[in-house]
Amino acid sequence: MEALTKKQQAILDYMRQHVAELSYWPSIRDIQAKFRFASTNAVFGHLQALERKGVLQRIPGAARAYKIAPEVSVDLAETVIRYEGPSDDQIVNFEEVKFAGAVAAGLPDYTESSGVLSTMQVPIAAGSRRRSPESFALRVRGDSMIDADINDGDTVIVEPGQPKHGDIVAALIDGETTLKRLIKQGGKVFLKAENKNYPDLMPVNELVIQGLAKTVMRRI
Amino acid sequence: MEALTKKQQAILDYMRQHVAELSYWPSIRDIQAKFRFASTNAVFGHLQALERKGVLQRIPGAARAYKIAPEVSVDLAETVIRYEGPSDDQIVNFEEVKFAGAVAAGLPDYTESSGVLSTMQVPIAAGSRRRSPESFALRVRGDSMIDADINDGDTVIVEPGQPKHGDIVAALIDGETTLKRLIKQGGKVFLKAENKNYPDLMPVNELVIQGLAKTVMRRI
DNA sequence: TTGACAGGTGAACAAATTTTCAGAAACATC
DNA sequence: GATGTTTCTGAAAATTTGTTCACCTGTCAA
Repeated sequence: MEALTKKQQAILDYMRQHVAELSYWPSIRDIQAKFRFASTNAVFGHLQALERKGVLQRIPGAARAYKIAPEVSVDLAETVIRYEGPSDDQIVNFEEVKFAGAVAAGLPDYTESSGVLSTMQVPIAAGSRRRSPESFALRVRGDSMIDADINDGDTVIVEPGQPKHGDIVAALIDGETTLKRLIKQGGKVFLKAENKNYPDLMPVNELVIQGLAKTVMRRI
Repeated sequence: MEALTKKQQAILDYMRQHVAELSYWPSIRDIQAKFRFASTNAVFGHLQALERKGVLQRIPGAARAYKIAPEVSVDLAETVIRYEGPSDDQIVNFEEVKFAGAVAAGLPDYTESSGVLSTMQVPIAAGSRRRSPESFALRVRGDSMIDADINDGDTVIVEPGQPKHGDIVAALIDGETTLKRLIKQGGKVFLKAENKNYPDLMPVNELVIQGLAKTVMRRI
Protein backbone atom coordinates (compact mmCIF):
# COMPACT_ATOMS: atom_id res chain seq x y z
CA MET A 1 0.00 0.00 0.00
CA GLU A 2 1.21 3.44 -0.84
CA ALA A 3 2.13 5.38 2.25
CA LEU A 4 0.09 8.35 3.33
CA THR A 5 1.55 11.82 3.52
CA LYS A 6 1.41 13.71 6.76
CA LYS A 7 -1.52 15.83 5.71
CA GLN A 8 -3.43 12.89 4.40
CA GLN A 9 -2.93 11.04 7.65
CA ALA A 10 -4.04 14.08 9.60
CA ILE A 11 -7.20 14.39 7.57
CA LEU A 12 -7.94 10.71 7.93
CA ASP A 13 -7.41 10.97 11.67
CA TYR A 14 -9.68 13.95 11.88
CA MET A 15 -12.41 12.14 10.00
CA ARG A 16 -12.06 9.16 12.28
CA GLN A 17 -12.22 11.31 15.34
CA HIS A 18 -15.17 13.26 14.02
CA VAL A 19 -17.25 10.22 13.30
CA ALA A 20 -16.30 8.66 16.61
CA GLU A 21 -17.28 11.73 18.54
CA LEU A 22 -20.26 13.09 16.67
CA SER A 23 -21.42 9.84 15.09
CA TYR A 24 -21.58 11.30 11.62
CA TRP A 25 -18.99 12.12 9.01
CA PRO A 26 -17.70 15.63 8.44
CA SER A 27 -18.54 17.40 5.21
CA ILE A 28 -15.78 18.59 2.95
CA ARG A 29 -16.34 22.07 4.27
CA ASP A 30 -16.06 20.85 7.84
CA ILE A 31 -12.63 19.49 7.02
CA GLN A 32 -11.77 22.65 5.16
CA ALA A 33 -12.61 24.75 8.21
CA LYS A 34 -10.67 22.45 10.53
CA PHE A 35 -7.49 22.73 8.50
CA ARG A 36 -8.10 26.35 7.51
CA PHE A 37 -7.97 25.73 3.82
CA ALA A 38 -9.11 28.58 1.64
CA SER A 39 -10.65 26.24 -0.87
CA THR A 40 -12.76 23.15 -0.66
CA ASN A 41 -10.70 21.80 -3.47
CA ALA A 42 -7.73 21.30 -1.18
CA VAL A 43 -9.77 18.83 0.81
CA PHE A 44 -11.20 17.32 -2.32
CA GLY A 45 -7.75 16.52 -3.62
CA HIS A 46 -6.73 14.89 -0.37
CA LEU A 47 -9.84 12.78 -0.29
CA GLN A 48 -9.13 11.64 -3.80
CA ALA A 49 -5.63 10.72 -2.76
CA LEU A 50 -6.91 8.82 0.24
CA GLU A 51 -9.30 6.94 -1.97
CA ARG A 52 -6.64 6.21 -4.55
CA LYS A 53 -4.43 4.83 -1.84
CA GLY A 54 -7.21 2.59 -0.74
CA VAL A 55 -7.76 3.71 2.82
CA LEU A 56 -11.01 5.54 2.24
CA GLN A 57 -14.04 4.95 0.13
CA ARG A 58 -16.26 7.78 -0.93
CA ILE A 59 -19.85 7.38 -1.99
CA PRO A 60 -20.15 9.55 -5.13
CA GLY A 61 -22.64 12.35 -4.79
CA ALA A 62 -23.64 11.45 -1.29
CA ALA A 63 -23.04 13.90 1.51
CA ARG A 64 -21.09 12.95 4.59
CA ALA A 65 -20.89 9.39 3.40
CA TYR A 66 -17.67 7.42 3.63
CA LYS A 67 -16.38 4.01 4.36
CA ILE A 68 -13.03 3.02 5.64
CA ALA A 69 -11.50 0.33 3.56
CA PRO A 70 -10.32 -2.86 5.13
CA GLU A 71 -6.73 -2.92 6.17
CA VAL A 72 -4.27 -3.88 3.53
CA SER A 73 -1.54 -6.22 4.56
CA VAL A 74 2.04 -5.20 4.22
CA ASP A 75 4.62 -7.55 2.89
CA LEU A 76 7.62 -7.73 5.08
CA ALA A 77 10.23 -8.22 2.41
CA GLU A 78 13.66 -8.08 3.92
CA THR A 79 13.01 -9.10 7.45
CA VAL A 80 12.91 -12.69 8.45
CA ILE A 81 10.03 -13.37 10.70
CA ARG A 82 9.89 -16.52 12.68
CA TYR A 83 7.14 -17.76 14.88
CA GLU A 84 7.83 -19.20 18.25
CA GLY A 85 5.77 -19.61 21.34
CA PRO A 86 6.61 -17.90 24.63
CA SER A 87 8.28 -19.73 27.45
CA ASP A 88 5.90 -21.40 29.84
CA ASP A 89 6.53 -19.17 32.82
CA GLN A 90 5.45 -16.13 30.92
CA ILE A 91 2.01 -17.44 30.26
CA VAL A 92 -0.78 -16.35 32.46
CA ASN A 93 -2.98 -19.13 33.55
CA PHE A 94 -6.46 -18.51 32.36
CA GLU A 95 -8.17 -20.60 34.92
CA GLU A 96 -9.41 -17.68 36.90
CA VAL A 97 -10.40 -15.61 33.96
CA LYS A 98 -14.10 -15.62 33.68
CA PHE A 99 -14.39 -14.78 30.08
CA ALA A 100 -12.36 -13.67 27.20
CA GLY A 101 -13.84 -12.65 23.94
CA ALA A 102 -14.88 -9.69 21.95
CA VAL A 103 -15.76 -8.63 18.49
CA ALA A 104 -13.98 -5.91 16.68
CA ALA A 105 -15.88 -2.88 17.79
CA GLY A 106 -15.85 0.73 16.82
CA LEU A 107 -16.65 1.62 13.29
CA PRO A 108 -18.84 -0.99 11.74
CA ASP A 109 -17.32 -0.81 8.31
CA TYR A 110 -14.17 -2.65 9.26
CA THR A 111 -15.77 -6.01 9.41
CA GLU A 112 -19.51 -5.88 9.28
CA SER A 113 -19.89 -4.36 5.86
CA SER A 114 -18.14 -7.30 4.36
CA GLY A 115 -20.32 -9.56 6.42
CA VAL A 116 -17.32 -11.10 8.03
CA LEU A 117 -17.26 -11.00 11.76
CA SER A 118 -13.88 -11.26 13.26
CA THR A 119 -13.45 -14.23 15.43
CA MET A 120 -10.98 -14.88 18.13
CA GLN A 121 -9.73 -17.85 19.98
CA VAL A 122 -10.23 -17.83 23.68
CA PRO A 123 -7.73 -19.97 25.43
CA ILE A 124 -8.87 -21.23 28.79
CA ALA A 125 -6.38 -23.35 30.59
CA ALA A 126 -8.98 -24.96 32.83
CA GLY A 127 -6.56 -26.18 35.41
CA SER A 128 -4.95 -28.73 33.21
CA ARG A 129 -1.77 -28.16 31.26
CA ARG A 130 -3.85 -28.06 28.20
CA ARG A 131 -4.15 -24.81 26.41
CA SER A 132 -4.65 -23.60 22.94
CA PRO A 133 -1.36 -24.02 21.13
CA GLU A 134 -1.96 -20.92 19.06
CA SER A 135 -3.26 -18.23 21.36
CA PHE A 136 -2.04 -17.25 24.75
CA ALA A 137 -2.26 -14.48 27.26
CA LEU A 138 0.50 -12.30 28.60
CA ARG A 139 0.56 -10.10 31.61
CA VAL A 140 2.07 -6.75 30.78
CA ARG A 141 4.95 -5.43 32.81
CA GLY A 142 6.32 -1.94 32.42
CA ASP A 143 5.08 1.13 30.69
CA SER A 144 6.54 0.92 27.22
CA MET A 145 3.12 0.79 25.61
CA ILE A 146 1.22 3.37 27.62
CA ASP A 147 0.60 5.55 24.59
CA ALA A 148 -1.28 2.66 23.08
CA ASP A 149 -3.24 2.48 26.30
CA ILE A 150 -1.66 -0.76 27.39
CA ASN A 151 -0.56 -0.40 30.97
CA ASP A 152 1.32 -2.29 33.60
CA GLY A 153 -0.78 -5.11 34.93
CA ASP A 154 -2.98 -5.45 31.90
CA THR A 155 -3.43 -8.77 30.24
CA VAL A 156 -2.95 -9.10 26.52
CA ILE A 157 -4.28 -11.90 24.40
CA VAL A 158 -1.87 -12.80 21.65
CA GLU A 159 -2.99 -14.62 18.55
CA PRO A 160 -1.16 -15.95 15.54
CA GLY A 161 -1.45 -14.08 12.31
CA GLN A 162 0.34 -12.25 9.54
CA PRO A 163 1.88 -9.13 11.10
CA LYS A 164 1.03 -5.96 9.27
CA HIS A 165 2.32 -2.45 9.50
CA GLY A 166 0.95 -0.84 12.62
CA ASP A 167 0.15 -4.04 14.44
CA ILE A 168 1.15 -4.53 18.01
CA VAL A 169 3.17 -7.68 18.17
CA ALA A 170 4.61 -9.88 20.86
CA ALA A 171 8.24 -10.14 19.86
CA LEU A 172 11.09 -12.03 21.38
CA ILE A 173 13.87 -9.64 22.32
CA ASP A 174 16.83 -10.87 24.35
CA GLY A 175 14.94 -13.97 25.30
CA GLU A 176 12.03 -12.04 26.66
CA THR A 177 8.65 -11.45 25.21
CA THR A 178 7.96 -7.78 24.70
CA LEU A 179 5.16 -5.81 23.17
CA LYS A 180 6.04 -3.41 20.38
CA ARG A 181 4.37 -1.81 17.45
CA LEU A 182 5.54 -3.07 14.08
CA ILE A 183 6.53 -0.33 11.67
CA LYS A 184 7.42 -0.81 8.06
CA GLN A 185 9.22 2.07 6.48
CA GLY A 186 11.02 2.07 3.17
CA GLY A 187 11.24 -1.67 2.94
CA LYS A 188 12.69 -1.92 6.42
CA VAL A 189 11.04 -3.19 9.55
CA PHE A 190 11.24 -1.47 12.92
CA LEU A 191 9.86 -2.00 16.37
CA LYS A 192 8.49 0.96 18.20
CA ALA A 193 7.65 1.38 21.85
CA GLU A 194 4.51 3.38 22.45
CA ASN A 195 5.99 5.69 24.99
CA LYS A 196 7.52 9.07 24.26
CA ASN A 197 10.28 8.45 26.76
CA TYR A 198 11.56 5.45 24.88
CA PRO A 199 13.80 5.48 21.83
CA ASP A 200 11.60 5.75 18.86
CA LEU A 201 12.53 3.12 16.38
CA MET A 202 14.42 -0.06 16.76
CA PRO A 203 15.70 -1.57 13.55
CA VAL A 204 15.64 -5.31 13.35
CA ASN A 205 17.02 -7.82 10.92
CA GLU A 206 15.72 -11.02 12.26
CA LEU A 207 12.57 -10.98 14.21
CA VAL A 208 10.88 -13.65 16.24
CA ILE A 209 7.23 -12.89 16.38
CA GLN A 210 5.15 -14.78 18.86
CA GLY A 211 1.89 -13.37 17.73
CA LEU A 212 -0.29 -10.34 17.35
CA ALA A 213 -1.72 -8.55 20.36
CA LYS A 214 -5.37 -8.38 19.53
CA THR A 215 -7.10 -7.84 22.84
CA VAL A 216 -6.28 -5.95 26.00
CA MET A 217 -7.91 -6.86 29.28
CA ARG A 218 -7.95 -4.74 32.39
CA ARG A 219 -9.23 -5.58 35.85
CA ILE A 220 -11.17 -2.81 37.48
CA MET B 1 -40.21 8.81 27.74
CA GLU B 2 -43.00 8.85 25.28
CA ALA B 3 -43.46 5.56 23.48
CA LEU B 4 -42.66 5.25 19.83
CA THR B 5 -45.24 4.26 17.26
CA LYS B 6 -44.63 1.24 15.11
CA LYS B 7 -43.61 3.26 12.09
CA GLN B 8 -41.30 5.41 14.12
CA GLN B 9 -39.65 2.35 15.58
CA ALA B 10 -39.30 0.86 12.13
CA ILE B 11 -37.67 3.98 10.77
CA LEU B 12 -35.36 4.16 13.74
CA ASP B 13 -34.41 0.54 13.24
CA TYR B 14 -33.74 1.13 9.59
CA MET B 15 -31.53 4.08 10.32
CA ARG B 16 -29.64 2.11 12.88
CA GLN B 17 -29.17 -0.80 10.54
CA HIS B 18 -28.11 1.50 7.74
CA VAL B 19 -25.41 3.17 9.75
CA ALA B 20 -24.22 -0.15 11.11
CA GLU B 21 -23.92 -1.66 7.68
CA LEU B 22 -22.76 1.23 5.53
CA SER B 23 -21.13 3.33 8.24
CA TYR B 24 -23.00 6.46 7.28
CA TRP B 25 -26.51 7.68 7.92
CA PRO B 26 -29.26 7.45 5.34
CA SER B 27 -30.63 10.62 3.83
CA ILE B 28 -34.30 11.43 4.16
CA ARG B 29 -34.68 10.27 0.59
CA ASP B 30 -33.06 6.98 1.36
CA ILE B 31 -35.62 6.40 4.08
CA GLN B 32 -38.38 7.56 1.80
CA ALA B 33 -37.36 5.02 -0.84
CA LYS B 34 -37.06 2.26 1.73
CA PHE B 35 -40.59 2.78 3.01
CA ARG B 36 -41.98 3.74 -0.38
CA PHE B 37 -43.31 7.08 0.67
CA ALA B 38 -44.44 9.40 -2.07
CA SER B 39 -43.15 12.42 -0.25
CA THR B 40 -40.04 13.26 1.66
CA ASN B 41 -42.26 15.04 4.09
CA ALA B 42 -43.59 11.76 5.44
CA VAL B 43 -40.11 10.93 6.62
CA PHE B 44 -39.51 14.45 7.78
CA GLY B 45 -42.52 14.26 10.05
CA HIS B 46 -41.38 11.01 11.55
CA LEU B 47 -37.93 12.33 12.19
CA GLN B 48 -39.41 15.32 13.93
CA ALA B 49 -41.50 13.01 16.07
CA LEU B 50 -38.46 10.92 16.92
CA GLU B 51 -36.61 14.03 17.91
CA ARG B 52 -39.50 15.33 19.95
CA LYS B 53 -39.64 12.05 21.81
CA GLY B 54 -35.99 12.38 22.59
CA VAL B 55 -34.57 9.32 20.94
CA LEU B 56 -32.93 11.00 18.00
CA GLN B 57 -31.06 14.20 17.53
CA ARG B 58 -30.85 15.86 14.18
CA ILE B 59 -28.20 18.35 13.19
CA PRO B 60 -30.15 21.15 11.50
CA GLY B 61 -29.23 21.68 7.91
CA ALA B 62 -26.61 18.99 7.84
CA ALA B 63 -27.02 16.04 5.55
CA ARG B 64 -26.93 12.49 6.87
CA ALA B 65 -26.08 13.76 10.31
CA TYR B 66 -27.76 12.37 13.38
CA LYS B 67 -27.04 11.51 16.96
CA ILE B 68 -28.71 9.40 19.50
CA ALA B 69 -30.34 11.59 22.06
CA PRO B 70 -29.00 12.02 25.55
CA GLU B 71 -30.21 9.78 28.27
CA VAL B 72 -33.27 10.46 30.33
CA SER B 73 -32.65 10.63 34.03
CA VAL B 74 -34.74 8.86 36.60
CA ASP B 75 -35.79 10.65 39.72
CA LEU B 76 -37.19 8.87 42.74
CA ALA B 77 -36.92 8.76 46.52
CA GLU B 78 -35.99 5.65 48.45
CA THR B 79 -33.48 3.28 47.05
CA VAL B 80 -33.99 -0.43 46.84
CA ILE B 81 -31.30 -2.52 45.31
CA ARG B 82 -32.44 -5.66 43.64
CA TYR B 83 -30.50 -8.20 41.69
CA GLU B 84 -31.65 -9.36 38.38
CA GLY B 85 -29.91 -10.76 35.36
CA PRO B 86 -30.25 -9.18 31.98
CA SER B 87 -33.34 -10.13 30.08
CA ASP B 88 -32.95 -13.14 27.87
CA ASP B 89 -33.44 -11.33 24.63
CA GLN B 90 -30.51 -9.11 25.51
CA ILE B 91 -28.18 -12.01 25.65
CA VAL B 92 -26.73 -14.03 22.89
CA ASN B 93 -25.65 -17.35 24.16
CA PHE B 94 -22.54 -18.91 22.80
CA GLU B 95 -21.95 -22.21 24.42
CA GLU B 96 -20.99 -21.24 27.90
CA VAL B 97 -20.39 -17.61 27.30
CA LYS B 98 -23.23 -15.23 27.36
CA PHE B 99 -22.71 -12.18 25.33
CA ALA B 100 -25.21 -9.44 25.62
CA GLY B 101 -25.38 -7.23 22.61
CA ALA B 102 -24.45 -3.91 24.01
CA VAL B 103 -24.68 -1.63 26.95
CA ALA B 104 -25.86 1.83 26.39
CA ALA B 105 -23.21 3.65 28.31
CA GLY B 106 -24.81 7.02 28.13
CA LEU B 107 -27.27 6.76 25.34
CA PRO B 108 -30.24 4.45 25.32
CA ASP B 109 -30.07 2.19 22.35
CA TYR B 110 -33.47 1.05 21.38
CA THR B 111 -32.38 -1.55 18.91
CA GLU B 112 -31.12 -3.74 21.67
CA SER B 113 -34.58 -4.04 23.09
CA SER B 114 -35.96 -4.81 19.68
CA GLY B 115 -33.66 -7.78 19.54
CA VAL B 116 -31.61 -6.69 16.59
CA LEU B 117 -28.21 -7.65 17.80
CA SER B 118 -25.08 -7.99 15.89
CA THR B 119 -23.95 -11.50 16.43
CA MET B 120 -20.50 -12.52 17.37
CA GLN B 121 -18.70 -15.76 17.27
CA VAL B 122 -16.63 -16.76 20.22
CA PRO B 123 -15.08 -20.11 19.69
CA ILE B 124 -14.12 -21.55 23.01
CA ALA B 125 -10.97 -23.55 23.20
CA ALA B 126 -11.62 -27.20 23.72
CA GLY B 127 -11.31 -28.43 27.27
CA SER B 128 -12.54 -25.21 28.79
CA ARG B 129 -14.29 -25.50 32.05
CA ARG B 130 -17.75 -24.40 32.83
CA ARG B 131 -17.87 -20.92 34.21
CA SER B 132 -20.16 -19.21 36.58
CA PRO B 133 -23.40 -18.90 34.63
CA GLU B 134 -24.15 -15.54 36.14
CA SER B 135 -21.29 -13.81 34.43
CA PHE B 136 -21.85 -12.30 31.08
CA ALA B 137 -20.22 -9.93 28.67
CA LEU B 138 -21.55 -6.67 27.39
CA ARG B 139 -20.37 -4.52 24.60
CA VAL B 140 -20.22 -0.88 25.50
CA ARG B 141 -21.83 1.78 23.40
CA GLY B 142 -21.44 5.47 23.99
CA ASP B 143 -18.96 7.53 25.89
CA SER B 144 -20.46 8.07 29.31
CA MET B 145 -17.67 6.14 31.01
CA ILE B 146 -14.66 7.49 29.21
CA ASP B 147 -13.20 9.02 32.35
CA ALA B 148 -13.05 5.52 33.76
CA ASP B 149 -11.29 4.51 30.58
CA ILE B 150 -14.21 2.48 29.33
CA ASN B 151 -14.84 3.46 25.77
CA ASP B 152 -17.26 2.83 23.01
CA GLY B 153 -16.72 -0.58 21.54
CA ASP B 154 -15.11 -2.07 24.63
CA THR B 155 -16.39 -5.27 26.09
CA VAL B 156 -17.10 -5.47 29.78
CA ILE B 157 -17.32 -8.64 31.83
CA VAL B 158 -20.05 -8.40 34.39
CA GLU B 159 -20.03 -10.67 37.42
CA PRO B 160 -22.39 -11.06 40.33
CA GLY B 161 -21.41 -9.58 43.66
CA GLN B 162 -22.24 -7.15 46.41
CA PRO B 163 -22.01 -3.65 44.97
CA LYS B 164 -19.90 -1.28 47.02
CA HIS B 165 -19.41 2.44 46.90
CA GLY B 166 -17.27 3.27 43.90
CA ASP B 167 -17.98 0.10 41.99
CA ILE B 168 -18.90 0.23 38.37
CA VAL B 169 -22.18 -1.56 37.98
CA ALA B 170 -24.37 -2.71 35.15
CA ALA B 171 -27.72 -1.26 36.07
CA LEU B 172 -31.09 -1.56 34.45
CA ILE B 173 -32.41 1.86 33.60
CA ASP B 174 -35.53 2.23 31.52
CA GLY B 175 -35.22 -1.34 30.42
CA GLU B 176 -31.72 -0.81 29.18
CA THR B 177 -28.52 -2.07 30.65
CA THR B 178 -26.25 0.84 31.39
CA LEU B 179 -22.87 1.20 33.00
CA LYS B 180 -22.54 3.64 35.85
CA ARG B 181 -20.45 4.16 38.93
CA LEU B 182 -22.31 3.50 42.14
CA ILE B 183 -22.08 6.30 44.68
CA LYS B 184 -23.36 6.05 48.23
CA GLN B 185 -23.66 9.41 49.90
CA GLY B 186 -25.55 10.26 53.07
CA GLY B 187 -27.58 7.09 53.01
CA LYS B 188 -28.63 7.73 49.46
CA VAL B 189 -27.58 5.91 46.35
CA PHE B 190 -26.66 7.61 43.13
CA LEU B 191 -25.45 6.60 39.74
CA LYS B 192 -22.71 8.59 38.15
CA ALA B 193 -21.56 8.67 34.57
CA GLU B 194 -17.81 8.95 34.24
CA ASN B 195 -17.86 11.77 31.75
CA LYS B 196 -17.60 15.45 32.62
CA ASN B 197 -20.11 16.29 29.92
CA TYR B 198 -22.82 14.26 31.56
CA PRO B 199 -25.02 15.26 34.45
CA ASP B 200 -23.14 14.33 37.54
CA LEU B 201 -25.35 12.36 39.83
CA MET B 202 -28.48 10.50 39.13
CA PRO B 203 -30.64 9.74 42.13
CA VAL B 204 -32.42 6.44 41.99
CA ASN B 205 -35.22 4.95 43.95
CA GLU B 206 -35.35 1.41 42.82
CA LEU B 207 -32.23 0.04 41.33
CA VAL B 208 -31.86 -3.17 39.43
CA ILE B 209 -28.26 -4.24 39.47
CA GLN B 210 -27.23 -6.85 37.00
CA GLY B 211 -23.74 -7.20 38.25
CA LEU B 212 -20.38 -5.62 38.80
CA ALA B 213 -18.14 -4.67 35.92
CA LYS B 214 -14.88 -6.32 36.82
CA THR B 215 -12.98 -6.54 33.58
CA VAL B 216 -12.68 -4.33 30.54
CA MET B 217 -11.58 -5.76 27.25
CA ARG B 218 -10.50 -3.82 24.26
CA ARG B 219 -9.90 -5.08 20.78
CA ILE B 220 -6.87 -3.55 19.10
C1' DT C 1 16.02 22.62 -17.42
C1' DT C 2 12.28 20.12 -17.63
C1' DG C 3 8.55 17.49 -16.07
C1' DA C 4 5.89 15.16 -12.73
C1' DC C 5 3.57 15.62 -8.55
C1' DA C 6 1.78 16.97 -4.01
C1' DG C 7 -0.53 20.82 -2.35
C1' DG C 8 -2.98 24.89 -2.78
C1' DT C 9 -6.30 29.22 -4.32
C1' DG C 10 -10.62 31.04 -6.14
C1' DA C 11 -14.79 30.88 -8.30
C1' DA C 12 -18.59 28.75 -10.09
C1' DC C 13 -21.76 24.93 -11.02
C1' DA C 14 -24.76 21.03 -10.33
C1' DA C 15 -26.54 17.77 -7.54
C1' DA C 16 -28.10 16.21 -3.21
C1' DT C 17 -30.59 17.18 0.75
C1' DT C 18 -33.13 19.45 4.17
C1' DT C 19 -36.91 22.33 5.06
C1' DT C 20 -41.30 24.71 4.39
C1' DC C 21 -46.08 25.37 2.80
C1' DA C 22 -50.70 23.87 1.90
C1' DG C 23 -53.55 20.49 2.20
C1' DA C 24 -55.96 15.54 2.78
C1' DA C 25 -57.13 10.66 4.37
C1' DA C 26 -57.26 7.41 8.21
C1' DC C 27 -58.16 6.49 12.89
C1' DA C 28 -58.83 6.55 17.53
C1' DT C 29 -61.11 9.22 21.50
C1' DC C 30 -64.55 11.68 23.69
C1' DG D 1 -70.55 13.36 15.13
C1' DA D 2 -66.87 16.39 16.39
C1' DT D 3 -62.04 16.65 17.39
C1' DG D 4 -57.37 15.99 17.49
C1' DT D 5 -53.41 13.21 16.25
C1' DT D 6 -50.87 10.53 13.21
C1' DT D 7 -49.73 9.62 8.67
C1' DC D 8 -49.23 10.94 4.19
C1' DT D 9 -49.28 13.65 -0.59
C1' DG D 10 -47.38 17.06 -3.83
C1' DA D 11 -44.78 20.73 -4.92
C1' DA D 12 -41.47 24.20 -4.21
C1' DA D 13 -37.85 26.84 -1.74
C1' DA D 14 -33.62 27.15 0.59
C1' DT D 15 -29.42 25.33 1.84
C1' DT D 16 -25.78 22.24 2.00
C1' DT D 17 -22.54 19.81 -0.29
C1' DG D 18 -19.83 17.44 -3.78
C1' DT D 19 -17.71 18.42 -8.06
C1' DT D 20 -15.37 20.79 -11.82
C1' DC D 21 -12.43 24.25 -14.17
C1' DA D 22 -8.51 27.28 -14.53
C1' DC D 23 -4.40 28.39 -12.56
C1' DC D 24 -0.52 29.02 -9.04
C1' DT D 25 3.61 27.29 -5.99
C1' DG D 26 6.82 24.72 -4.38
C1' DT D 27 9.81 20.13 -4.32
C1' DC D 28 12.32 16.49 -6.30
C1' DA D 29 14.30 13.54 -9.55
C1' DA D 30 15.70 12.65 -14.42
